Amino acid sequence: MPELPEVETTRRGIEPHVKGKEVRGVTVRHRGLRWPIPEDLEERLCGTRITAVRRRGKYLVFDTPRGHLLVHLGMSGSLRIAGPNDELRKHDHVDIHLPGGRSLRFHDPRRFGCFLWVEGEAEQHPLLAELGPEPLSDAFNADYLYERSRKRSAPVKLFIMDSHIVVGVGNIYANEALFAAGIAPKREAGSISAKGYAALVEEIKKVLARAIEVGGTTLRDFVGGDGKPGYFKQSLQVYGRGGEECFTCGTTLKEIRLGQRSTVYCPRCQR
DNA sequence: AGTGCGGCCTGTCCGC
DNA sequence: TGCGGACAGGCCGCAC
Repeated sequence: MPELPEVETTRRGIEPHVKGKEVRGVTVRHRGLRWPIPEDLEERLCGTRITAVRRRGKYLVFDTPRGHLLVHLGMSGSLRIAGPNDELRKHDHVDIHLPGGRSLRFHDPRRFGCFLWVEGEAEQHPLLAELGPEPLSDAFNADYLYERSRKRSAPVKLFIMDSHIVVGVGNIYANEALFAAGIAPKREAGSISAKGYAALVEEIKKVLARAIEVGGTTLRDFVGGDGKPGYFKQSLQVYGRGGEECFTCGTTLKEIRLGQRSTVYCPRCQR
């Protein structure tokens, strides 16, 4: 499941092969993503040049002089650079053909991803317009999070996973950051102190930055190979460890569900 | 406005 | 061994 670090790793991996390149053709094999791929995507893209590959939250934005391609990887999507001899696999739904026989290939078994076309300012697209700040930017800080959380009764874990509050904090990192900050995931967002949010902001930034660093070491995987983001699972403290012992205090980690998502925490370390 | 839930999908795992 | 069902997950869109 691509979290923000994997999307950023993907962006960095494909950028050198895509930026400044002319689109020679587009093959769409399955239009049925989260929203149907627009019927005219091929003609919009064909013959134009990709001038930049940007990321906003977990969205990738491919800039062209005609407009922007907006891509989300959903939870099983991936992008890689395929060579002319790379075999087509099941669920390879889209190829954007590039010079030299290569293509940018989209693979997504569960089809929760999206491929959309935006004209005008990409940031004005409804999917991007209301997003919260980037977690690694200065705009995402303790004051901001504290202010936004006042009078919020939702569990703090769901609050920080709300992309309108801050983008890119997926389930894994929400669990990990809350553990590192010593905050119980079901606490009401509005009940947490400024100090608590200072710790939480720091841990969110730390865990995301570290994962991006790790991902950055294996970018070669984006050309050929299986195209999986090079990011490997850092040592997770709580996620996926329900019922096991807390590494810090030995207490049995609790697993509950919040917003239909698996939530693991240490009842002793997190208050 | 904030909150909470349904739905979109398929691969994997579990129990029978 | 085969089969059905639960589960995983991001996140929109809706109902309250």
